Amino acid sequence: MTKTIRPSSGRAAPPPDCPLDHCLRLLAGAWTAKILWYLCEEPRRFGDLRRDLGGITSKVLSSRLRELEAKGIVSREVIPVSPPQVSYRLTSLGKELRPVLDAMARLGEKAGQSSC
Amino acid sequence: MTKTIRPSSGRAAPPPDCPLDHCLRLLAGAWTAKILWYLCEEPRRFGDLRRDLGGITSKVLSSRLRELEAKGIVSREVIPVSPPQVSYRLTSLGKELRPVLDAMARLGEKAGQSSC
DNA sequence: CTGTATCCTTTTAGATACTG
DNA sequence: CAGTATCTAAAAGGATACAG
Repeated sequence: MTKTIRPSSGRAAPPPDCPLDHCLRLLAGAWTAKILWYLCEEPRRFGDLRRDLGGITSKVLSSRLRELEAKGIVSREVIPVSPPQVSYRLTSLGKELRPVLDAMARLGEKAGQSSC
Repeated sequence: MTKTIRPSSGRAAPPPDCPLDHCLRLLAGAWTAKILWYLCEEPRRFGDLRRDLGGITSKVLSSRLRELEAKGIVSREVIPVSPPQVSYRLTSLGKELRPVLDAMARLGEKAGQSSC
């Protein structure tokens, strides 16, 4: 994956709390913003996300999703069928990140990218 | 982290270049967004940034600044006085990141943070 | 299908010392 | 003041195998 916003790798920095800090914590990780981007559109299942994201391993995807769930950004719904289905969606808190993701996307499109 | 863009070998819907990718590359690193945030306000010298950022080492700050310079986001101006002064500012390209940074900051303030 | 468990590599950041 | 040079550590992610 390309480099991304990451949390400090060494020790934590003594924080002079910048208004960006909160958001940066939420979006930490190389895949997090992209995961949320796909979830903005509509709820998606684990396998869908994995395919959409192209290249993420199930270990990492699972890890990020649990992190987002713990932060209250994403909710997880298990549909008890066989084979099992699990659907992820943004919570209302998660939807508050849309302005950030949209701004990022607009920049990308401005810079001449294809759409997702 | 140079990822390994996966060659979309054969399969149906492989590797989407997501519109977020461009921005995520620009903001890579634990300190990058915050550095740009402070530079949004006004040009700043190396030592000012270091103080503003509270906790960054000169090694990392220097490294990130050179990276941003290479990407055309930040410009570096040396003022030949003694002791030397070096001032950094956003380029016009760098200013395009403002909407993203502003969206992040708004989220932080909404979540109840102190200002920078 | 939706994950977990290992093991390993890469990427950054922190600590510290030193220079023009 | 504005960096550079080393060295170390830790986090993140990748590969792979396997389970419910």
